[in-house]
Parts: sequence; structure tokens; C-alpha cells
Amino acid sequence: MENKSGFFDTLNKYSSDSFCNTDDEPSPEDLRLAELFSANRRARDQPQPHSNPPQRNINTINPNITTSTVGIKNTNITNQPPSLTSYTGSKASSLNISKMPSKRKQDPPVSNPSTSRKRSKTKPLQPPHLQIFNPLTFFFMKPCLKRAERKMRIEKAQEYGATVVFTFSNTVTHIIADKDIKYNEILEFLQLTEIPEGIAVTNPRWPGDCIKYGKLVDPKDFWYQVHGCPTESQQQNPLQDAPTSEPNGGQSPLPSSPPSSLQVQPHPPPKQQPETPTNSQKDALDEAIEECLTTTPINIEDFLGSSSSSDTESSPESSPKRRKKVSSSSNSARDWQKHFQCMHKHTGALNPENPNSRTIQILEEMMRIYDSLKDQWRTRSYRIAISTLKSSNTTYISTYEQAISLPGVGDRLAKKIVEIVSTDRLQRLEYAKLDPKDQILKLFHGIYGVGLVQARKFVAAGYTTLEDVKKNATLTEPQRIGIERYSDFKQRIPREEVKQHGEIVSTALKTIDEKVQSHVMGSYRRGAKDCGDIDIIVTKEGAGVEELHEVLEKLVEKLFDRKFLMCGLAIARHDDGTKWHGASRLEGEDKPWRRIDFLVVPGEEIGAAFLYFTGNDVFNRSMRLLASKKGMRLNQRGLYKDVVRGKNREKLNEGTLLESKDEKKIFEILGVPYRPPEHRIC
DNA sequence: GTTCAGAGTAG
DNA sequence: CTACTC
DNA sequence: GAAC
Ligand SMILES: O=c1ccn([C@H]2C[C@H](O)[C@@H](COP(=O)(O)OP(=O)(O)OP(=O)(O)O)O2)c(=O)[nH]1
Ligand SMILES: [Mg+2]
Repeated sequence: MENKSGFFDTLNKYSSDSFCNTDDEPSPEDLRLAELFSANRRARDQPQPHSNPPQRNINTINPNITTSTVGIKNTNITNQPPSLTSYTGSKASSLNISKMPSKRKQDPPVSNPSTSRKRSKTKPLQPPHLQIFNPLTFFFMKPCLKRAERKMRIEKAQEYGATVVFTFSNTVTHIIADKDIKYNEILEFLQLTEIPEGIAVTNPRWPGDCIKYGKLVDPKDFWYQVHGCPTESQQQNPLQDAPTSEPNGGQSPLPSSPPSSLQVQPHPPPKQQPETPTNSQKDALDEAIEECLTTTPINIEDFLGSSSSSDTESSPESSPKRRKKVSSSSNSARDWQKHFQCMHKHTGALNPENPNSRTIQILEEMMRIYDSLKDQWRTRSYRIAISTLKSSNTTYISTYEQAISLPGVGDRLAKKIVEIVSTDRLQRLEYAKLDPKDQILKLFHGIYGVGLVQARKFVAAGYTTLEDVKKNATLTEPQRIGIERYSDFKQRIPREEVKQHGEIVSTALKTIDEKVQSHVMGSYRRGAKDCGDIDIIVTKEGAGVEELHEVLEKLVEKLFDRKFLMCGLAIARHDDGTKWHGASRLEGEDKPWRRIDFLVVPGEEIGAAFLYFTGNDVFNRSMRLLASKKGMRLNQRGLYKDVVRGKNREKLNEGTLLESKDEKKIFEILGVPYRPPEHRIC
């Protein structure tokens, strides 16, 4: 028992917000978390000025031999946590204690609450302090089907202390109606003319949010209303929404909570209030969603020359369907194209002039949270919506109708925008920042080689610190190093140091083959003040992969000997492998290890490789999506045409090479105005 | 209900 | 094959 | 989380 409270106490220590600031903009808060843990680690490790002998355990020098670390049997679902397993959420079911009878005490943490009749036999209850629903009685209302989902919700509610009944009576305190049910249907079903006072009617999101936040949130909240509910403050349509299923693997929809009190009361726009009636977003749509360009050649001349400013060609309208060739007419051309991220100049700079800047600021914060939780699809949606907002810099968006009419803004984001406008904040954001589970998840997947899946397993297993994981979990070699060097790898690298690493590589390369060249890419090429890692392309005019692969082997060996490379983390498997990931360090035992990536590139593919390795990642994805919409395919080796795609997007056809040597030509063929690296920060 | 980029590497 | 990473 |  005491472990449980200890569990959260520990977590709370890390509740300070710290978001991984994405691109090239540092942030003082960035490293807070990392520092916390580095301190943690140093307490153990640091006092020894010992040498850290380069460990080439995993790798290199003998790329043929996939080293002998076979001793570790995998089975990632490893060890038992000390104790607190018994109440871990249902997620943990895969490694539940039931499988380990040998484990001692697993008595239910909660004595049978006599209050709960109808308790399903199996589910273990949450510990008392999490029995947030305890005296409450829920009545669930059915949407005909969706039984599994509903069953889940019911079990969850019981788990957290609710009494669930299936016949309506005066003991009911909450009616939980599925999202498709309308308010008057409830009345009809219950044969009532109105819901008795004291009974709350909510959609299923409400219990979910309560669980998430570990407390009861206001069920009258905007977000939890059922369709057609006569809210005290009528106006807005009561749009519901559901805690939609989690796409793959399950990502977390953070609940959002609105202002329980004030409903609508638009804040004044920060400054200007240009009511620009009609001109809403004509063609100045900047970074917006993705989609753009016609098949027809847009004024190419336009962009080649003007590397600097507004080369944003854009068009209003949105037409989903794509069409083949047809019209070269710019009119129809505009139709199907919207805008892709890659079509616009992005520098990461903010524009405080935008009347929606406050909204943007808050949505960006939410996006950062989802990003740090690796919820890539929500992150994407937020990014797109934010782009749209940024582009409508002449109109203050304050109503639901306005918001939802923007491309990339749907029901839920429109609600959030309204909430922000009326309350100047997003309550959900405040909760999200504090969520201890997310903090810990973030900690774990910050380990190199640990992704969402493993991180969740660690959390489910009850681990709360890196020490826990290191001690108890079965790790792969890269993960082991990832923990060992956790704080090193989390530090940003000053631009100047990146340059030094690049020079060391370049120098070493000269002794191997004069004609082999290296280029520092990634955020460095985009001009970032500091970088997350060091990305280097190794290439030679006219050379093929095989030749260069040998060069890479020699290079790596030499750099290990120089004590520059410290370890390998992911090394090419084949002789035509093109990739080497590892860590390097400047001279000096106390210098931090840095993540370093080599990409071997045949001379002919240098353009596509530059494009790829310059990024950023969002920019690349945007370019690639655009290519695919035009029946082409873009990857790190080149741009291909006539790609035939089958049923599920699978490519049935490699396509034929269009261009790979010249970066600018790839832009050109795709119809994207060329952007220098500094403007590819999306 | 599916898509949201596309590929290399570890295990 | 999945998970992770670029 | 949005679009199709
Ligand atoms: O999912 C990804 C990640 C990266 N890249 C490309 C673009 C990126 O610029 C380059 C290098 O990757 P890295 O992870 O180093 O990103 P970065 O842009 O260099 O930023 P950082 O400063 O974090 O290293 O590889 C992708 O295409 N897709
Ligand atoms: Mg990088």
C-alpha cells in the first residue's frame, strides 16, 4: 500500500512541465527534466573521473559479425515490478500477476466495498484513493451496438468505484449516454419529461476524463454535454464528442475541460479587430495543410529567383478530389490544391500581429504535449490547424462556426478554439501538464531505443525511474547505452561543436580517400543555433554504395581509434548498408557523448539525399505526400514517377526515376518553389 | 474505416 | 514480423 | 484529430 502513494509522490517530483521543444528553438525549460535525471544519475556515476573506455560492444569494425550480444534473450515483457502491480490499469493485463502465482501479496488493495453490487468478478479495483467515483451510481445508456466499447467503460467505472446499474432508479446520480444519443431520446427512453434535479447527464468522455485526472471534473462542462441538451446558456450547439478510440496502439486523447462557469464571452482580440468580411483567406493562406500545386507547371521562374520572401503561391478553395491532367488553367488548377507545408516559407518565427496569436500559442502548447507523448496523428492535426490559423492573419476567429469552417479544423479543435477565446486558456492543457503518468512516459521514451510500446510497458510494470528500468528490465544494447547516456543525449549540441565534429570526420576522411566528401546536414544545415544530434552525409562523386560502404567501415574504425566514436547503436546490416548511428565525443573525458549519424550516399543520389537529410521531418513528409498525390514517389534516393499504388497504398511499382542528383530539380518537378534549408522548418 | 512518408536497422 | 529511428 |  505504501508503495502506491510512494509511486505518485515520486511522480509528482517530475511534474514540472518540460516540453521537448521541437526544432531549432531552444527553450530554457527544455532541459529541466533532463537535468533532473542527469542529476539523479550523476549522484551515482559522476564522481568518478574514470575514463569511459570506448565501448564498441555493439558494433563496428566487424560489421559482418552481428556481435555476440545474443546472450540476452529478448522477451521484452520482462520483470515484475517490485509490488505495485496489483492496481496497474487494465493495460497491463499482458503482464498481469495472474501469470505469476509465485508472487506474494496480491490481495486486492481495496477491501470489498459493499457499495458495489453488480461488480464483475474479475477486475481488480483501484486503490482507495483512486476510487473517485465511489458513492456515485451510473446508469449507462446504450447505443444499440458498440457493446465491447460500452463494456469497457462500465468496467472502468466500476474499477474506479462507481456503482453501475442497469435499471433506472432514484439512486442514479449520473446518466452516461453514448455520443450518438440525443438528449430527448434519453427522456423518451426514461419516459420522463425532464431529468430530475441532481442527476447529471454526460457523454462517455466525462468518466474517462475523471479517471484520467484522478478526480471528478464538472459534468456540466461544455465537453460532456449530450446532443440536444438544453444548456442553461443555450446558444452554441452542444456538440458532443467521444473519447474516440485510439488509432494504433492507442494514443492518448487528453481530455479537455472547459470553463465550468463562464461559457461564452469572447475575449477581445489581442489587438486589431479588422472585421474583414469577405476577404477572409484569399490567397494569402500561408502554411496550412497539405495539398497544393497543380499538375501544371506553376510559374517556375517565380521561385527560382526569389529565394527569400513570399513565394507562397496559394489558392483558395479546397477540392478534395484529385484529377488527372486536365486544365492547365490556373483556375481549375487552384481547385484541388490547397496547401502543403512544403509550399511555404517556415522559419519558426512567431507573428505577434496575428489576431489569433493567443489561440495559436495555446494550441501549440497542446501540440507539444502530444508530440512529446508521441501521438503523431493528433500532433499532425494540431499542426495543420495551427497553420491554418496562422494563415488567417486578418480574421479573428472567435466562434465555432468560424473555426470549423477552416480547413483542418474539425469539431473538437473548433471547440477548443472557442474555449480559448472565451476563457483565455485551455483547461485541458493545465491538466495535461501535470499528468504524472505522461511525465513518466515521456521520461522513458526519451531513452534511445525505447519507444511508445516499451515505455508503456515500463510504466505498466510500475517503474518510475531510470534506475528501476536499468535494474529490472531486459534491455537491448542500444537501450542500455541510452540509459547510461540519458542526459548526454538529451542535451542540445551547440552549433559550434557540431561543426567541430564535422571537421574531425572530414579530416579523417581525407586520409582514407581524398575524393570522399562529408557534409553536415540536419538542423545544422538549416542554421539552427543548436542541434539534437550530428547528421553527416558521406559521399563521393561517381561512387556506388559498395565502394562507399568500405569507406564507411574504414572511417568508423579510424574514428574509434582516435577515441572520437564511443559506441555504435545501429549499424548497416548488409554490405550495401547506408547507415551508421552511434555516439561521438570531443577530446576530454568529461565531454558529453553526442549522437552522430552517418549516411552513405552514392554520387548520383546526392540531391535526394540532401533533401532528405536536411529535413526537417515535417517538411519531408509534406514533400513526400505531395509527390504521392501526383502519382510520384519521393525518398532519400530520388523522385520517381508512374508509381502504381494498390489497394492499401502499397506500391506495386517502383516507378521510374525522374531525378535524384539535383535537389533543386526535385523541387521544380514537384512544382514546389525552392526553399533554402533555413526555410524548411515546418 | 482508412489515410495521414518512406525507408533502414535491431531483435 | 514488430518496434524503433532517421 | 481531421478528411475522405
Ligand atoms: O522522421 C524523420 C526524421 C528525420 N528525417 C530527416 C529530416 C531530418 O532533418 C534528418 C535528420 O534527422 P534528425 O532526427 O537528426 O532531425 P534534425 O532535423 O537534424 O533535428 P535535430 O536538431 O533534432 O537533430 O532526417 C526524416 O525524414 N524523417
Ligand atoms: Mg539532426
